[in-house]
Amino acid sequence: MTLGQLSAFVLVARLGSVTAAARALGVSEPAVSQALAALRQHHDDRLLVRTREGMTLTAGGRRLLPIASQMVSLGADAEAAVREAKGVAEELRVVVASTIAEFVANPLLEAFGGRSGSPVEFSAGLAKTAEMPVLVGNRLADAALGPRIDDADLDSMPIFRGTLVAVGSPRRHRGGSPSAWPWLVDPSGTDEKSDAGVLLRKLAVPDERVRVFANQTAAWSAAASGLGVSIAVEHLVAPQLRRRELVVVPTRVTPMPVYWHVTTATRDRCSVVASSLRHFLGTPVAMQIMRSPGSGVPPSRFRPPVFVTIWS
Amino acid sequence: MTLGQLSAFVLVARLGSVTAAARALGVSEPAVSQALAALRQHHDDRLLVRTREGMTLTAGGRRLLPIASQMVSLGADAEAAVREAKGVAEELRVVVASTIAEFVANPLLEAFGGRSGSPVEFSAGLAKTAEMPVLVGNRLADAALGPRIDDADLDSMPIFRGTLVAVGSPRRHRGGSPSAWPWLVDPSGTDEKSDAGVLLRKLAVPDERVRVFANQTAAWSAAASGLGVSIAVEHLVAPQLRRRELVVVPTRVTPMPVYWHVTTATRDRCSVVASSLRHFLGTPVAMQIMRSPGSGVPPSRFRPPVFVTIWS
DNA sequence: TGGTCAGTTAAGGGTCTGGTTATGTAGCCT
DNA sequence: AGGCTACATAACCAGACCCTTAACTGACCA
Repeated sequence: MTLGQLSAFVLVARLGSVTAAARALGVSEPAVSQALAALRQHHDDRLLVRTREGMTLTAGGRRLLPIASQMVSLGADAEAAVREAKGVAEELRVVVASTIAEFVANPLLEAFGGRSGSPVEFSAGLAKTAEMPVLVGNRLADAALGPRIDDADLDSMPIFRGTLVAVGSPRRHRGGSPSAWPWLVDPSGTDEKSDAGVLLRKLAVPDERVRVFANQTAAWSAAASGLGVSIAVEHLVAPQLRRRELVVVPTRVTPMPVYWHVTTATRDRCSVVASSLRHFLGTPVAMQIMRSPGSGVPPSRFRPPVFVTIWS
Repeated sequence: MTLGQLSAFVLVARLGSVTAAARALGVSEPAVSQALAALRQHHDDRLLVRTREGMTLTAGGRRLLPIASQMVSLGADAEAAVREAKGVAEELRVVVASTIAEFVANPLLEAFGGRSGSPVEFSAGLAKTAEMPVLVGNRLADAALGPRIDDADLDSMPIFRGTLVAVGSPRRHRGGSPSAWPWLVDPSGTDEKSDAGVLLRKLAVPDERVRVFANQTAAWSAAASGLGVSIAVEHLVAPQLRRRELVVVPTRVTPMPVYWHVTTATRDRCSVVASSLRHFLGTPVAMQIMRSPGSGVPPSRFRPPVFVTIWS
């Protein structure tokens, strides 16, 4: 029974899927499956069984989960505690929705690092909305940037209000139902609970009409060439609109207000640096950065899906 | 950072010595030293430094200790939780003072196993008095049988009152100060806080007058042949006294009352089976067994110094 | 019936863990 | 200075961990 195995178990239990857990951990899916197998053998209990609702807990798994979760959490605490005693750079692990990652996460976090009194080391990773509460709740991440998250153990604070619009080529006017248009989106389009996902669902766009691009810039450029319609937070796409590469395409549900949130553990179990980040994100400086960010750093600047495992 | 390393760290910190921790874990001393080295490297902090009072904590170590201790404890909980859900034999890890181990521990635990409703699996190990609170407090053991232990987190209950006497050959009458006699003792004679250790100290017996035997039976038999004086709980040595192989030798401090105690974690953090053992030890059945136990099972029936590590 | 999706199992390999014995080294005592 | 004690380190080794890719199984669906 190792901490790595426990952490895989917790993630599978919480996300209800081996695949999801593997992606959240940034490893292949058999890796998680094997960690689980080792834990199963050790305890001589299946712990999690496949059902139609996903992986569900056995009686033994149900008992193990809260304990395992606490151990994983304590593992993070242990790192932080010693590190803090040495007065050495704090580590801040942030998960970010892909949309935010592309434009504002880097300048935002760098600004925070520069203004924070003590040195801070970042590691950021992309995550789907559904993963965020699990990762933050289990201390696999210190903070999440993305949509609002409702969870008793977590504290979600709005940090920005933007407007989501549909954009398309100025030379190609679309008619008919938006659900029949080709939609060109970044990976968050496949995330049901992301802003883009919500928008697509509101318009009842079927999956086969959606083409996923590596990032928003790529999707916009494809839209500009007339391949279809894309989704954008208005002020982020402003340069392209100003240059008339793209125009706003009105729909039944756009412009749609969106809110970015920062989510951390509740105050009492939140690391100092995380709560300091939360505070920073409420300041005008942060607001200013979100309003006029740099132009599209590709998400590959971030670590693959999520940070490294915490313990070697 | 593995649970094994953390558990070594906790034990060294609490016992103040690598050697003691190694003995408590039943491994060689470099094994513990290396676990510590790995943890030090991982955290880039010495954690524990040598001082004249033993191994003392650095600032980082002081922060790590409570967290590590809790993780180790949770590790034990995790095992127990899954096991319990399966309705499978509970495991009860007991540490025993060597004096008790030799005569009463086995019949006592076997009787408990037979009367306990659910099946129980034992693993017992010898421990010095100083190790007991550390082992039980950190959930490396569920219960300890030995002298009274004063510790805020532990619950020590008297289970037996006996009388400690000095015994020697009937053919060899000793005169002069007892501190000049040759004393033949079992390993607990080297444990300052054991009953035998206390007795020897009260009589101001210097170390060079003490010869340690593998167990009490061996020490008594040596005393019977006139090599010196031994120590015994009166009713345990009754057969030898009845056969006139040994006679009681009066001293300034004997007969001396001794109390055996069972020590567990305080009720709220104590496993069900441990608290059930504590209850059993207060019953007349247990009392009866302690009063007339079997005749000297050698301690080798127990696992070497202490049980196996809990996690593979 | 065949295809797809999700989880499991198999095989292989690099790294870490955790144990041993033997040897070094720092501090303390006589 | 010499010796003792106790911790640290070296060298070695078996086994566990943890990752990968590839192939297998079972459920579900057209």
